Amino acid sequence: MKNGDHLFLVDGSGFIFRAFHALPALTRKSDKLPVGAVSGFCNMLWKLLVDARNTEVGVTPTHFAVIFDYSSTTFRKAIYPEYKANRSAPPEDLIPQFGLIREATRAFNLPCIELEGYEADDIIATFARQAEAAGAEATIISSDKDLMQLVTERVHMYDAMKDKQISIPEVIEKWGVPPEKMIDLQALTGDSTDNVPGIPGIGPKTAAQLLETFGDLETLMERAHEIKQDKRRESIIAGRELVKISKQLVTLKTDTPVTEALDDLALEPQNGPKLVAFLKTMEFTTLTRRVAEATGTDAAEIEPADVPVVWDGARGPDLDKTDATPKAEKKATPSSPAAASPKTDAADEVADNATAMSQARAEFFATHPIDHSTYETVRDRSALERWVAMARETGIVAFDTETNSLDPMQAELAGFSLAVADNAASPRGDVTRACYVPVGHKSGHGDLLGGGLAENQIPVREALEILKGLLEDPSVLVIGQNIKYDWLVMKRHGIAISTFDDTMLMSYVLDGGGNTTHGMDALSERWLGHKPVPYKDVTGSGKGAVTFDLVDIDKAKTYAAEDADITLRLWQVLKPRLVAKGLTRVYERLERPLVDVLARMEERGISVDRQILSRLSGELAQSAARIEDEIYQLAGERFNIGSPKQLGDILFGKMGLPGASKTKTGQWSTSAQVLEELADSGLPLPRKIVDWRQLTKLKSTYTDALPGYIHPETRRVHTSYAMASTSTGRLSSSEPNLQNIPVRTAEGRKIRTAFIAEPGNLLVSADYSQIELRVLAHIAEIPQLKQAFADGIDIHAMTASEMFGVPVEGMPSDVRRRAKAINFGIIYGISAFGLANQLSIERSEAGEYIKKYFERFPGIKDYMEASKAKARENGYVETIFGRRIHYPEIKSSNPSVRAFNERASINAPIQGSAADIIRRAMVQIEDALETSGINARMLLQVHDELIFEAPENEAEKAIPIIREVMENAAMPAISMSVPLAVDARAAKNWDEAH
DNA sequence: ACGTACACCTA
DNA sequence: GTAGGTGTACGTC
Repeated sequence: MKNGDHLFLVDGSGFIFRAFHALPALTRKSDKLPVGAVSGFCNMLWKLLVDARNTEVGVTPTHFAVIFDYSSTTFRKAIYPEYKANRSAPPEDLIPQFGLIREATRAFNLPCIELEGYEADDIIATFARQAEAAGAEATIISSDKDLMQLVTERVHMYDAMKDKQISIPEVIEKWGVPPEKMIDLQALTGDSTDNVPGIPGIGPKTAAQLLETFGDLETLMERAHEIKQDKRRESIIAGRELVKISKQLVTLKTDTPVTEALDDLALEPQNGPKLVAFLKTMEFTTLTRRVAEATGTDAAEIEPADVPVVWDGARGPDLDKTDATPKAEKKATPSSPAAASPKTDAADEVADNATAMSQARAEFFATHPIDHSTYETVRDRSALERWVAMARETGIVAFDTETNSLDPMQAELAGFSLAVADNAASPRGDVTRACYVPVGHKSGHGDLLGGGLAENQIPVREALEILKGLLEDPSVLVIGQNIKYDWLVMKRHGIAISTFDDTMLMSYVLDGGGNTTHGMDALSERWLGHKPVPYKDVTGSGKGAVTFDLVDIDKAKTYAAEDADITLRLWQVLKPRLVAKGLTRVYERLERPLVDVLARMEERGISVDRQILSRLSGELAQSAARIEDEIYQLAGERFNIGSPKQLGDILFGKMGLPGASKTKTGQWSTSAQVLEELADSGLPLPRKIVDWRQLTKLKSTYTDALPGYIHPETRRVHTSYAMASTSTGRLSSSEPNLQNIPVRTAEGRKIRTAFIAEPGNLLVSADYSQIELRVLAHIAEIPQLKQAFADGIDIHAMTASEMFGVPVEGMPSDVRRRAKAINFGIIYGISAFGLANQLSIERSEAGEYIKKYFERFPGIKDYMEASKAKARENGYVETIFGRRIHYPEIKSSNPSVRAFNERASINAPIQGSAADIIRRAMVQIEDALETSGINARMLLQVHDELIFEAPENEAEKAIPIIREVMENAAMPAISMSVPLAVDARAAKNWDEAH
């Protein structure tokens, strides 16, 4: 771009709203799809493209772009959570038009630009300044005063509705200050539509006058005491903090990380047929004719375009779908986490401010503790409607369900609680109000069929209907603590929570690792200094425990409303901290989008064949009984084989076998390793114990326990995934744990044959091959490892060959086995002690191996030292996507504690990066399958493996899609220097699919 | 009834 | 040597 060029920047998002309200409502004839704003938009674009010279702009563009807001979560929201919080939901008729306007932009062959975390205005500011710097001119198609700060000699604005140019004189005329002082003016006046605070009582006139007198905002604030008018002086001095924040909010960023260069915005010739096809689809007859004529297109010959519409009349919109395209991510994601948060002064300032906000709130909460007496029980429709209205005012509501079960797949609703911020009471939003809405409490003295409903509760259907409107509104942010639970419960009650945040996950991202837990009680004590009412005080414990629906409503109110209140307060403290620490991206990319993905997996469950398990259980019982008899024979007495204490006494006390070792509590160790060694020396008894343990383990943990988890209605097994329980970012699975189903032995694998596809379907298993070693090769930059993975060579054989000088061809299996153990050892933060144990060799020999390994692969040693150093310096290490894992004990004076933390800090970036990669895959994969029209459902995750269920004739087609997503899951955030490989198979059961 | 130790299943 | 969860035995309250 050069002198004489002219860039047009259309504020697409601003235009949508303005056109919608200014132009007459218009619907598409064929299906009543509202298209008024789209029509106005198309007409405007066309006019600017072919006829701009005849408007007030007076010049023809050489470059052109349309800019959109990406989503409601921007850095401003992080600085000041109430920013734009009072925006109500977009009108129903406008919603389908958001997507259509983007489609229209593409049909006009114009770049459609958006960037996560930034508003359209920031992107516009960036391009305008770039154009100016290049010696060109820019015209911003908008009349929004927020953009007027950008106006200069070379940057203009244009109000397309009024055909009016806005340059420096127009700004001065309208606002009384030149464009460069618009920021100061807005900081003083605030903006009620965006909820920017400003100073109460100061409007544009006063602000302009003050700025005229003092010159600029900084001087004004310094010399505020000189202001003569008492009230004005006081309010300005009192509002200095808010002015600071306001200024940050209204200052547009001119250095957003846009991925398009100015030259990418050069105007392309119109594609007549493409545009005509779109306009025909919209049924804009006049414009279609005009465009067809101008581009020499025969409109009659053109088929209408296939335009996706997110609209089904009465139902709410799915805004995520319109926006969350892979393309959007590509644009928004820089190539490394370092680039994600460049350490500029501006970024530092944002972080400092966010920290200040978090601290200010924490202090406020410390002096304004939780007050149970303010909580309200909502017992009628109109009261609930009032609460919903209050929630809509700020667009932010904390929500919590109370049920009769910890299992979200079984839970029935007892009630729910809401908490909202009272902005009138405190502009910082930290005065909270909370209520409890009982809907399913029982009276307690019912008949045998269960108590009747307690009195004075809103009928559950009515309450849910009102609640649905709030929770499904995409413009209302629903805050939960472990919201996956509430998401599932509400889903089972017909409500799909739309836009949400989760305080548990925020805490996990901020403080993962260490011995930190992220449950609400712990968070409340940590951040609010408040100990919540213990659950057991409400329901009782032990034998006298009751389910929540039987709790007295008044008691329930205190507990439940407090939960919502705490959740809202936690959010207010934690949200700005995410920004301050630069962890918003981790939270928004790796945590939050996984919530509903996992919830759906849990909801689907997997089919388990009772008969197979029951038959296996019988077989195991018989075999175990036989071995049991033999054991008693050999031992000469009957005893409890399952008691390590009794067993140790028999083996090492009574029989005096050699090789005894002690556990840390001084008991004889009877571990498998000890028994194996005894067996190898020819004794029959230890082997039988090992065999007996294997059989009874399989029986009790799997064949006997699993059927108890089959859901009475779905007839499937629904595990529960914990998102915030591991230090590294892995998931964990419980009730039942489906991440430890046996696979290593033939006996154990039989359990897997009981995990089956529904009739007419297949299970598809897809697992990453050697993902952790690949991640290691990437992170530590080991040339030989990278080469081996690039060439698809057996990685353990390669390692053995390098270390022991044995050719890969015809390598003895034992040599390879040792190399494999070393490779795993490296991932685990190797020690000579551990490797010696694993390989049953001397510690000195293990030490030699390690030394040799480090000589051959010096980068590994460097990586390990760097990891430890980083943990010592920062207190945490990071995955390749920026997830932090904290090691507060890395400097412990206890050498074994220290060594343990060092090994863990070596392992965490490897294990954690692999965990992040599969998380990314899981977030993308459902959309990828749906887009491909394949009906495959993701059921399970086992750390490096995903299991799907698909109709027989679609399973094979699903495999390449799944593989594609998984193998490219690190992209585009990280470009790995090692390829990822995925093995996948379809079969009737999990054993054969794996 | 609850907590801890031990053993053993997974990646 | 890393990261998890569960079942049994056995101690304590």
